[in-house]
Amino acid sequence: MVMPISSELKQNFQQNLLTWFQDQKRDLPWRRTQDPYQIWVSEVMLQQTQVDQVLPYFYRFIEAFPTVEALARASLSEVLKVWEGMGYYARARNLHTAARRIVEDYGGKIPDTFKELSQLPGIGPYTVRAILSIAYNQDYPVLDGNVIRVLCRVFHIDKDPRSGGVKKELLQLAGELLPPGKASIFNQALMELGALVCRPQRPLCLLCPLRSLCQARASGDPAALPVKTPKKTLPHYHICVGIIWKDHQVLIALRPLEGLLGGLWEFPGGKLEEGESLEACVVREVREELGIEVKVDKPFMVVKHAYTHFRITLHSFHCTYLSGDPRPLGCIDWKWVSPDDLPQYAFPKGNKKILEKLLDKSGQ
DNA sequence: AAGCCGGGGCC
DNA sequence: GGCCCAGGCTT
Repeated sequence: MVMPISSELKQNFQQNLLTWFQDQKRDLPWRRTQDPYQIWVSEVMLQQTQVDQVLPYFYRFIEAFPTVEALARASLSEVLKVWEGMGYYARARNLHTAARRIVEDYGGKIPDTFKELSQLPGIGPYTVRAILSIAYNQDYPVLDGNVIRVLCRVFHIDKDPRSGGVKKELLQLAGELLPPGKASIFNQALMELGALVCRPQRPLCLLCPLRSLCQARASGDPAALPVKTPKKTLPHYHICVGIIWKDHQVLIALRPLEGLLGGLWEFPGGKLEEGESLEACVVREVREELGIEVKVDKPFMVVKHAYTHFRITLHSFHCTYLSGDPRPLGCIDWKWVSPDDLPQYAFPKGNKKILEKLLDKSGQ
């Protein structure tokens, strides 16, 4: 257990942090509203995604779906299209499902209890506390990557914060530091400090309002905390896909809802096997995924892309449809579309680059 | 507890 | 190419 905090330390911590936040906080759209719906959307978008990357998506999303009712009325494909490019697409799926449940079960009001919020898909231990504290100002501490980093440094906790026991300890610590009645601003301040000053690498200790009481700074190497976990090198795969033409239309396939890139459209293809040529891979994968025969005409472009657990080199080829009726064997749907209509569908980033070059060329 | 799930920015 | 990130879900 963490040593009890003296009331003097606690007051210094709170006062220094809140004063700094008042002065230095960023002007963010979800800080200009008290609408629990918008705060919920922002918190889901901010899961594993940094503020600068979220901003354009947040504006776009709120414009498309201004209320939980609007989101509930929308189709999943519409929601995915707005989410396209932000990654972790299960978040969009869960947000959509939860919106429908909120309208159905709670008359469109975002729940304000721990129990009700926790039961909604996509709302885990962090997000439930973030919504309750930030939107409803209830006295719940939050524990995200920023808070973990700040607390591990200030209190020099050199145990692995990914373990359940240490997380529990950190959450209790955050709860003790939280000034009653100020959870909304305090939690945002703690996370803002982690994002702007107490950064993972090269923390800006000279600008930190907690520098005088930070044990990691006193020890000389604050960047060494929290302890890092060794990472494995990512495997590298070659993926071959076909841009399959028939009568000036191309064939796209819909990925299964669960799993990687669930619910997104793609050019048919798959992983290159040992000793296989790129062209043979396209023919085989298209046959396995859709049950049709194609002829490979010429290479189109190569895209490199990194996912969480592997890297890919994406090889795309112009192909000509030969025979067979498409069937959803390795996908859940397929469609012949005019190139001009491709932007209506949500694609993963790698496919998007292919699509953009395709439209770029045909537009000239 | 560990693996899966995107993408961008940084060095 | 490795590393970091305003986590949640599944097994």
